[in-house]
Parts: sequence; structure tokens; C-alpha cells
Amino acid sequence: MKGLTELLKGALEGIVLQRISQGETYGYEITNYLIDLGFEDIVEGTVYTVLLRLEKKGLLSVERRKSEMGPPRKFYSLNEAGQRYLSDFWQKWGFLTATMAKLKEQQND
Amino acid sequence: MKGLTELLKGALEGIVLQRISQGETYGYEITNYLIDLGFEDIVEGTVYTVLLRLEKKGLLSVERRKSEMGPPRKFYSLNEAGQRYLSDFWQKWGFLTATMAKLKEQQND
DNA sequence: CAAACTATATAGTATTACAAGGTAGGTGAG
DNA sequence: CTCACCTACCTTGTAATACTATATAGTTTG
Repeated sequence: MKGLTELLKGALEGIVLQRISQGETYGYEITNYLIDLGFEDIVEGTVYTVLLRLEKKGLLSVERRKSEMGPPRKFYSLNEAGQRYLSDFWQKWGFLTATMAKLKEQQND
Repeated sequence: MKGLTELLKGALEGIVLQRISQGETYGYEITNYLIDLGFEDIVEGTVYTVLLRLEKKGLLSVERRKSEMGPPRKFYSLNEAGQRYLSDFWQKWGFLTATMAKLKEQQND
């Protein structure tokens, strides 16, 4: 789906963290995975900036390893802070979606 | 709930449009309504900038009328373009929440 | 009249996703 | 070999947008 850019703001960090929490992975794979999921517009540059931001926030463990294919990869995994952050993210997301649903169902008062 | 700021980005326009679609209303009322709904952090300035943005995009009809209470109000209602925009917003929102749900349920592949 | 509430508005800032482009390793076709 | 293509990471600049802080002003109430 296209034109999600603005809606993605703020959600992208959680999305990337969630993907990493499912198993050690790296930027290029994350990008392709998200595109396959349906976020067609996501480009590599965006994912890399998110990854660097998450790393700076101290939420990720990083390890550079050779690849069987192409240049070396930077493998990411969640550390404890990252897991807390992710859990916090899903809580906020749940609240947001619930509130949005309330809003939508509301009839004219 | 607090700390939703970044998640709200992009959603706020839809939220405000949806509120207006439920019946003619004005900035101050919208702000208080959203705070009551649960978006505690939303401040007046934010709502007004969203309203002016939506107006500039040609999605709203505006009418300034005297208030029974306090200074005059700017009453907003959705025009046709606004209704299309809102419907489009909910479609994107639906896609986003569905995709997020898929992502969350995904087990390690 | 002063405080509190109602109501709108704006200038400045921080965050963040994208656009565009660069760097580089590996592989296969010609 | 070299050119194209895929894999992989990174950076600079820009646009969008929500908040902070503040200003302005009408109305009500003590």
C-alpha cells in the first residue's frame, strides 16, 4: 500500500524492533521483509537511519559478520532495554488503536 | 496515555477530520474531546495547526459565529473533498493496523 | 477590576521518513 | 576481463508535522 509515509512516523521504530525481536537480522533483510509485508514505500535509507537511531538509544546489540553472499552484514539483536522499549511500544500501539476504534464508532453526540 | 506524540504523527489529521465528520465543531471543543478520549498530551496549539492545515488543503468548510460563551468560534464541517480524504484515511489506517497485527503475530521464521 | 475560563493563533524547535546518491563486495554472462 | 546486477551499508539534505511557549481577546464571576 502506498502513501503510508506519514502514518508510519513513530511506528517504524517499533516495527523494526519487532522484526529484530523475531531473530537476529540485518538492515537489508529487514527492508525487504517490510516491503513484502506490504510497506511498499519503505526504502533502505529509512531502515538504516532507524537502525542507527535505535543503536544510539542503546536498544540493540550489534555484530558484524561476513556474509555468504555479498559484503559483510551487521547483525542486530535486542538487548534488555530494547525488549522493554518494544513492550512499551506495543502497549502504546494497543492504546492508540483502541482509542481510534472508539473514535470511529462514535456517533454524533 | 502519555508519550504517544510520535505515534500520533500522521494520524492526527484523520482524528480531527473524524471528529468534525461527527458534527460541526470548533478547535477548543476538539482539543478537549481528544484529551477526554485519552490523548492527554494533545495541546491546543497542535489542534489549531492541524485545522489550519486541513483548511489550506481545502477539506473543510468554515463559518465564524458568535458563541454563547466566550469569544467567537470558528465552526468547521467536512466538504466533499474532506469526506473523501477521511474515507481514504480510514482505509490506510485499516491497512496499517492489519499489517502491524500480522507483524506482531509472526513467529521466528 | 482581577482571576478564571473560553477561544484562536503563531513563531520556533525537534523528530523523523524520504529522496538521492555514494561506497563496496560478490557473481555470472559475454 | 569487464560489465551488469545483486547484495549490503551509509550519509546529506529536505519536507512534514507535533510540541513548546507565548500572545491576543471575549466572557463570567467573585
